[in-house]
Amino acid sequence: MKPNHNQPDMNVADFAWAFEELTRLFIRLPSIEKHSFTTLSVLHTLSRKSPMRLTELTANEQVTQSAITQLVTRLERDGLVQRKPDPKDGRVVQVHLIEQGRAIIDSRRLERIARISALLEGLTPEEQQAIGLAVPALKRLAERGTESRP
Amino acid sequence: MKPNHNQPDMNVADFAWAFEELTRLFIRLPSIEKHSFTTLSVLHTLSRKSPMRLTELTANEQVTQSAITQLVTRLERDGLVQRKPDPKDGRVVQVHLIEQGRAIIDSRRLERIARISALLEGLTPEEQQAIGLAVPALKRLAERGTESRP
DNA sequence: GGAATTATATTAGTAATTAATATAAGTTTC
DNA sequence: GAAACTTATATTAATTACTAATATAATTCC
Repeated sequence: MKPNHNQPDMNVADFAWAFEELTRLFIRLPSIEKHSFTTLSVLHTLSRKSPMRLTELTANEQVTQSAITQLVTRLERDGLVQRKPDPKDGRVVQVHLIEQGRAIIDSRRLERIARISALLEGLTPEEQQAIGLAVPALKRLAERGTESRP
Repeated sequence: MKPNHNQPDMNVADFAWAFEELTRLFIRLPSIEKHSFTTLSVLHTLSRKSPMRLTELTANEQVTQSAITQLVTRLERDGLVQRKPDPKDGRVVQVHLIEQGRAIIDSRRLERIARISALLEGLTPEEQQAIGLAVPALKRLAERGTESRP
């Protein structure tokens, strides 16, 4: 909480606030198909890395391993993912994201990009430029957060 | 989807990506007390405006009015909110966020600020400055999104 | 004053989640 | 190389969260 180089602390709170509000806008994007929050989260996780074993998925989401087993069972029944055994380790089940599952994540991603674009158009060119210049730093910030996760 | 002034489209996708990744980092912040996603969302909504009537809350969250009635009942039982009748309109119930409920949101907010601070410290001064300069524009972006919601 | 509307509550059924336990494959140790 | 331990997934039973449909009651609008 100590001041951070020459950036006053106030900025962090404002940044967090903006982030919080934007999150609210996108988290509950109404989809045509209804999926629970955890379902979407698992699909999203798999969209970043597939296949993954159940244990990895369990570690990523804040639910029990049993919930993941059942969720993957439902996802497999609905044709969004596919279970495959690991030839190296007979205990392991690899969960693969397949086409129909990936389509769900992709469409939500496009929807999100479209809404951000619409919001950006309402800003002044200077504001747009300020955000544009910050994007590489924001990417780095996000990458750091992702990596630092155990 | 057409190019937007002199900012190439690529930026929007990158911005959305960074945003998406950062969201993942914070959405599942493990709390000491366990509350469902919708519970936290309702508390957060109330932290921005309290009191609110059930109908308003229903419109904000993507759940049914029945779910809100039941959720508010649980929140009231747990001492996080308080129902009060509206003297002007006998049909209305005003839901007030009270101390213990506000504390939950405040503590999560502080946790979020602390984590963002920690991430920012890993960036170069130039990157930090780029984000700092974009914060006012990000705030405006978030405000626009908030207002434009019905 | 009766009809339509608005705001909340109730009920009954379904889906999602957890805690606890089971099964089975791998690893280690002596 | 077998007993003890650890790791990975599955199963079961109970609980919680959610929806759809319907009820109740106050308000508004001719």
